[in-house]
Amino acid sequence: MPIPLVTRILVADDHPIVRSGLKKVLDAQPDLEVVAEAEDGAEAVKKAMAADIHLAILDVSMPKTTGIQAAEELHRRKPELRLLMLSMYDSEQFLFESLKAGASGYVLKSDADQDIVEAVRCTMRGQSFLYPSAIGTLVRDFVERGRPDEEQFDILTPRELQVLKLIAEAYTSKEIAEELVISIKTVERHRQNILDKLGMNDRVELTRYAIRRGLIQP
Amino acid sequence: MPIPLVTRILVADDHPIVRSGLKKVLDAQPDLEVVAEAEDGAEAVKKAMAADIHLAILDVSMPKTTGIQAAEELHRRKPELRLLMLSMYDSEQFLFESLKAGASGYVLKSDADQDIVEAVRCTMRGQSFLYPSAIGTLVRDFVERGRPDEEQFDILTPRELQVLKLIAEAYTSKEIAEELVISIKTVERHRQNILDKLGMNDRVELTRYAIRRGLIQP
DNA sequence: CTCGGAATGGGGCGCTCACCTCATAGCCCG
DNA sequence: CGGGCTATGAGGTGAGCGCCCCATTCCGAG
Repeated sequence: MPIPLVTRILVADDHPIVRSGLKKVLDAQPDLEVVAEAEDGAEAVKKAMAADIHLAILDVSMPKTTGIQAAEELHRRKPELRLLMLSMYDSEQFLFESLKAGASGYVLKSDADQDIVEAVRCTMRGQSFLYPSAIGTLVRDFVERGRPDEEQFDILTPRELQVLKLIAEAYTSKEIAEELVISIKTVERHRQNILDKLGMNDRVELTRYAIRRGLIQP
Repeated sequence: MPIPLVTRILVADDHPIVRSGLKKVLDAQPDLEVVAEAEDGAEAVKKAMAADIHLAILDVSMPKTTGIQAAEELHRRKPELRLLMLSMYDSEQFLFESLKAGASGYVLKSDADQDIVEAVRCTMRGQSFLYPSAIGTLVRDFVERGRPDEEQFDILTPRELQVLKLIAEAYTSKEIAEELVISIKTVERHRQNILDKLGMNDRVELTRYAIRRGLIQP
């Protein structure tokens, strides 16, 4: 597939001011044009399917449908569409989930405007673009525990996500049990499984993870 | 003080793309001009003192020095400077801390671009501008517990902030005691005081608060 | 100079959390 | 049809957490 003369782009972010920033920076380039905007994952999928675009820039953490979920669905339904993930967080977990969901690139909001432009061009050339510290994360990973196999980045089950969300909203195990109409012991079982899968130790770490994932707002 | 023909503005946010967005939206107005940018609170104070500006737009949650701290310092050292706070979070706590720090307005990143422009103009006219749902928060507050007196929005002491930061980074009381070289009992005493002051119940809520305040990254 | 806040620390109490083991029922996949 | 995964739930244990009580020291504001 040849690179189009002008790359048509959709930007999805829940903050209008961020969309304006992306639009300004990208439209200033002669070879890039923002032709659609979305403020959550579901809208991003809808507009990306309807519009004639080459690339979607998706914020990882969005209300309702997250950017990761949107990426998975778009990758499945429109495989030729390039996906570039945008995130506030320098998170290993997000990085791998994004790449697994079919994204070609991952940049941070704390990156310079020019880096984002560069990431878009790289992505369109069929290359991957990761922000510089992500490379460091990958290297550290190789050193610490060998080749990162997929198992280590296993995703949580729907039920576990449900429990995680409530934990991060400061529900106690008893309250979660009442909410989900199961026994306390089962809630604790789920919590333990989540902690094991993510390699974490307590509810504070789970809370931060849930916020990074966009499951809840801080 | 008359309103200047062209309002000279500093924008402070840790994300370049947000600064670009603000610059685009504000520069598009004939009466507004962004003349300085900063990426954390300390830099904002430095540039705001040095530059000839009428208004500073400060992100509430920034690394190192937060927007609230920067607002306090600027309000003290340059009282004629107008301050407009920008935040991701519809947080009552932040709203009041911002107003106490001397800010004239408070808008959300999820507000439309035009609302932010309107907030800047309101602020320069000497009026206050709060985003719509903040009004709701204020009204609900009056109904629920009468006039909100200052006590309820008391700020934490430096030591308490230090302890809060470590709690939100998933340190146990024992680890915090070792880190700060004090006894576990004192750490727990501080924790309890923080919980009381903020009206919260556990470390999960403290973690979310610390993230909203920008004390730590998720 | 007294009063209050900040910071320090002690004792105790009850509950939750974090970490184990084990078991069962339902499911899909090869 | 057996083997894995998910969801369910029981039992126990020790440590940390959340919430009371109390006291002392220091410092600044009134």
